[in-house]
Amino acid sequence: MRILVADDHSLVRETIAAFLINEGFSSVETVASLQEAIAAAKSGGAFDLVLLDYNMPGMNGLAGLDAMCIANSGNPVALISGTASPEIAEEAIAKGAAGFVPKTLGSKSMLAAVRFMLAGETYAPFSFLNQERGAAQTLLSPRELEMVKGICEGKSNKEIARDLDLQEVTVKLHVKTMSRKLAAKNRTHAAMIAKEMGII
Amino acid sequence: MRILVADDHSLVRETIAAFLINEGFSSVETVASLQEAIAAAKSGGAFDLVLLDYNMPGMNGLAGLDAMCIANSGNPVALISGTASPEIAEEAIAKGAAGFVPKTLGSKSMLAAVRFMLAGETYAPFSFLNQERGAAQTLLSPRELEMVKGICEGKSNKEIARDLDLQEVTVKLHVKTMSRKLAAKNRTHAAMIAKEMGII
DNA sequence: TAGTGCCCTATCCGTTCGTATAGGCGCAGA
DNA sequence: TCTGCGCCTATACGAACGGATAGGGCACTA
Repeated sequence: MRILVADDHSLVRETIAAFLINEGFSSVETVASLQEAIAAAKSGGAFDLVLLDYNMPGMNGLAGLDAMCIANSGNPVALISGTASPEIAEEAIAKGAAGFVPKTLGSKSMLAAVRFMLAGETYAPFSFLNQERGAAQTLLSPRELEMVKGICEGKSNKEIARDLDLQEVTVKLHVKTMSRKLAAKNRTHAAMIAKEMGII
Repeated sequence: MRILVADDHSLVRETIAAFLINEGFSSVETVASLQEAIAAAKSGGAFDLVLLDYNMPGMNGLAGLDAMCIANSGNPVALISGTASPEIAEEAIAKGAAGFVPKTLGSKSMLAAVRFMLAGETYAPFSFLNQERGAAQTLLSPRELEMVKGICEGKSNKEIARDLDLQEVTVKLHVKTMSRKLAAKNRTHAAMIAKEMGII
């Protein structure tokens, strides 16, 4: 049972590895970047399970996940993150990830998740997938979510309107109500609050 | 030797605790919030060392650090974080923290840091304190850093000008050059990039 | 059926932002 | 000493934003 832990935070990486070894897993390797992870899978053969940090050099969002899945010859690859949103977790699993392990998960639960994924199952903690969903998605309407996403990318109202095939005034309206809901002073403040809340 | 680990990410919390116990520390307790940490110190007596996550419910920036230092009767309290900037680390140590442990630190280094702080010394990884300092502070001038900070708080150019005792046109100038340097399309985009880089 | 919520559009207004141009000051290095 | 860089200020103009007001459409529900 060869397991690979890829995380640029070496404290996290090594403690997780030490914990897994302590629990009886014989072969646990660690790397600090996506490049190293892919290289390890190619040179040493596919791992039985790869734990991939979502926030890591080279990941480039979920693009790194695809690359790792290929490099690992289709063997299970799971995401692990402390900041990623439920939306990202869902998208990752839709893209073929073996699971999503939030760092808020307890160590016993993590152990269960690792065993689960080693068995070929898909691990998705529903409690996590539905938590902030309430905070953000009941607070902001779907349109308002698209507004704040566009704003975070530095788009102007006109650009957002063009991308969504709307009139600029409509965008202004949504931006105004969205900012109100987030208690933001302006669009920039709203973007920061949204990022802080993990809506993005 | 009683050690307290306070982190809302239970995966991080428990793996660190398990790691410390494995290294011979007999009494390692864990809690998931600042409130619990303070309560534990008040009811069970002061700890020999408290490891406090910077991003945790109730922390409210460095205000939580002060509260914890008082609750722990002046015994060492260290910050631990994966996202906090070198500026925050410096400020924390200036406020009396026993040290700052970035999660990018290796487990062996962390162990050394814990032992160091238990001995009453102050642990500050200089390599960390000077890393991003180069990326952000050589790229942006001091004034430009103040601009992006203000923007992130949702301030208008006029407000920034008033707070820094400048003319609005001057603020505009700095904002423009700052946005250029960050390759941002506008102030909002600049704020997001800055937050992504950890400048804030 | 009336009410409610979300969505889209329109006109109008004042404010703010983004940019350009141009000048002066102080300081450090070639 | 000259040059460059960072900093501050000034004027000016088009673009974008923030907000108010007013309408209509659509879907779901009491």
